[in-house]
Amino acid sequence: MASLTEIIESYINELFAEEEERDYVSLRRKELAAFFGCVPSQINYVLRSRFTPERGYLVESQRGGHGYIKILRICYEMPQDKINHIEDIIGDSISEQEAKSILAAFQERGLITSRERLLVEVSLRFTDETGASVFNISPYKRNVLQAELLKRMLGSLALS
Amino acid sequence: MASLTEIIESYINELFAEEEERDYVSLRRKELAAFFGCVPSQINYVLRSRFTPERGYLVESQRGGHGYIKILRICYEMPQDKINHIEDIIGDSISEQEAKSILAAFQERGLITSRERLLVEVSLRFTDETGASVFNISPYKRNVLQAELLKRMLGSLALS
DNA sequence: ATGCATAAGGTCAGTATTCGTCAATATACT
DNA sequence: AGTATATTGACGAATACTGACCTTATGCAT
Repeated sequence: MASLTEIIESYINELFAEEEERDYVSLRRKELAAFFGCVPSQINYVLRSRFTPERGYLVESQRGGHGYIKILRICYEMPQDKINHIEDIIGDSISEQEAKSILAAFQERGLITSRERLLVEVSLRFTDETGASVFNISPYKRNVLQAELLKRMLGSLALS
Repeated sequence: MASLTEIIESYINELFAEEEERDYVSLRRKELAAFFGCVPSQINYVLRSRFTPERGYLVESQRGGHGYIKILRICYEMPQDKINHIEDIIGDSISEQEAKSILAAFQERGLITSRERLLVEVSLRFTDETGASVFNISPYKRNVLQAELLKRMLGSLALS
């Protein structure tokens, strides 16, 4: 049932979990691929789709002899860093699906609770619905409004 | 006479009921549609109209290989008298000051956290501001919108 | 120093799946 | 009859995975 991508993802998560306070793990692409019996580029796919800035990770790598892949957990020095990061990942316009996946990732990271997530979704939905049916706003403009609202809501929590 | 939507809704509710404490249900859209002999998009309709954040549910989904739909129950549905009570308190129109004092009272009673209160205030403010500056809505109409949003947000939390 | 062999990792496009959206149509409820 | 809700289906978009081909680093031999 679980996809190969999910299996590799949780394997990497376990590496992080082995030691609390651990802020990076490094690995060799070819070895990991051999271990899971897949092509090496599958590892890139896992990294690109799971260990993204949106989910709080950065990836560094080096080719050639002694090459490696290093996955780092993003940590914020100051509240402003967190707000900048939020603005980066949301951007100027966002679809409903993108917004939902950001919220899911934030809850996963423990940045918001499930009730907080619920409140954000209710207000995004209300804004979108009202914009469409009462004010006849174009879909694009609605996504701009959603991005603005989402940034404000998550940004306000970053300071508290 | 039960509509197809209602039948599918209760089927999903039964999945939740199978086990107390169950906080999510996961399914495949195509399978469920085949089971009920309808088109897959019917499932989306059921989710959008029944398992909404206003009713305490969140829906996560993923397309592509190993795709899925996951329905999370965040808050148990609130008894109707509680909802009526909240709607009575808020009414059909509400000023920013009234809204704030209701939120303060709710926080005082431990029904919402300070972060939840912040989220509500930020989104009310955004709605009001956008309504005024972008859509030139009258102050009265803005208070109507605020009341509606506030009712939905507080209603979603199943306050006891 | 130079150059080449070797040893990493990266990218991209193709294929198969699976879900979402939207507009048109049908049904049910005042 | 008119509005709100329900249903359908065509089309589009996102995800998972593979394999062929590309790029970059190391280090040894000259």
